[in-house]
Amino acid sequence: MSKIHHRSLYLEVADRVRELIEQGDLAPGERISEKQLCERFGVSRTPLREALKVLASEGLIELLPNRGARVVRLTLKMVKDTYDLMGALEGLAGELACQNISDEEIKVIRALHDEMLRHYRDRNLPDYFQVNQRIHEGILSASANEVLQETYSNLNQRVKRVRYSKKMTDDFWRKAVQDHEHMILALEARDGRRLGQILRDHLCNKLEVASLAGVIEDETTLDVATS
Amino acid sequence: MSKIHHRSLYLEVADRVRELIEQGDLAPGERISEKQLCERFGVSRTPLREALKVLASEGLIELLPNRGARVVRLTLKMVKDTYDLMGALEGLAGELACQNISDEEIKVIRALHDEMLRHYRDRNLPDYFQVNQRIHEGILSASANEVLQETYSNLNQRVKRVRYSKKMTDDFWRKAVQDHEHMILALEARDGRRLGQILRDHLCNKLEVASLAGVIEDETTLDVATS
DNA sequence: GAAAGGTATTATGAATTCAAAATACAACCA
DNA sequence: TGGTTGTATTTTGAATTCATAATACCTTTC
Repeated sequence: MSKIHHRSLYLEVADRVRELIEQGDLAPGERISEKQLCERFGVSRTPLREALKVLASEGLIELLPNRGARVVRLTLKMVKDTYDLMGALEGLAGELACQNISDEEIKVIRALHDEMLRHYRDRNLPDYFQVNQRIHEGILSASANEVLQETYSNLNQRVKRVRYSKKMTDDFWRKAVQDHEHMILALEARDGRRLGQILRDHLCNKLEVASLAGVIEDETTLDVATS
Repeated sequence: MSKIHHRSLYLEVADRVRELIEQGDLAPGERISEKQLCERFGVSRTPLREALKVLASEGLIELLPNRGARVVRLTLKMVKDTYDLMGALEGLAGELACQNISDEEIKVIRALHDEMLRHYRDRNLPDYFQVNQRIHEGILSASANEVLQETYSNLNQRVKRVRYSKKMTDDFWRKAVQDHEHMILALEARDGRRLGQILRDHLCNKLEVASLAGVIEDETTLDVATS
């Protein structure tokens, strides 16, 4: 029997705005009008503004005093920095996972891995991405470190738009799958150090795609926040 | 000529509440009364509540729907997890710092290091802590990764109460200074890998003190959030 | 005397209102 | 015509107000 818990309005609103940003309905750098969003969601300004404060502290939007909110524009450097961080976090997750993971959990991840390989052979990119993400989540989860998971999830949220961009060169894809091949082996051998190293490099590689995809603007293009 | 920028009230309030938590004026697990704080700061509930939302997303307090806010109680596991994370982040910072740091910056850190040694010899714990922190900040800063700095700073904030607790065994202190001796050498040699490893272990050690100090309660004591 | 139920009080959630800053626009002047 | 100043409008910042959920307390009943 699950508790009835009325989620606060501001949380609901924050989720919705997050979606809008993730989907690109709110473009980077775009000014966010409070009135407009209030009407869109059918709520008053109070919960909306509370939601905006939360999103700002998550790094998704920036609040300019007396001038409203705007979606953060990702610079190349910001994304690079974030990837470095996520690499370090995935590395730690891998090490911890090898210490804590059960045989059962390994089997689950192995199953996901094999499923991902099938999607790769079928050239089914959407499903590949989905399963791929679940593998990484599985490792994070096996680390049994909630603070780590939460932190990673926040960073991931920030760069999601870029990360799962549609472009994917065939060459990179092959390389990513190869990484995963090594990963599952290291995991099954419970070789934390090696798994950590692979995960670190794995994420770093992804940056290449991102920058190639041209989704990110160069850091020279704009640095709104530095005014 | 510096711009006149009127900081928003909610930011001011958030800072003040952060201080209260850090100083222990608001005890862990203590219920935060909105009215009380409003009167204390002389502001209305609106900016206060916005500040509370921010602090909640920073992980300092937790908001129970219709039941107000309370200061997060640190469990031993939470602190352990956070230390693991901070270790990974400091490690990354060390590696990046070795890539980016200028000779000038190294000299500054060396000077701080020597100053810290003097405080150690004088058994001046407060000043030791202060300079020690500035060294770590220097390395973080030399990493030239703002996302990393921001993330680290947030995690640090959460465990500050514990971390800079008054207790400090003589044995641990000696060991910490020894770590720093190795650190400065690795930094001057620009040996990123080694510096990273040292920083990681360095932080891990600190956990011993924290748990010894008995400031943290065991995870069995309470897990309020898991209701 | 203890437990259950109901009422009063208090605290929080959210909308509305008021104030102040920023923006848009028009009039005026060089 | 171009630029500047002043006014009107819009938008944000913060206080107040209203509604609702939670808590405390009192009464009633067994």
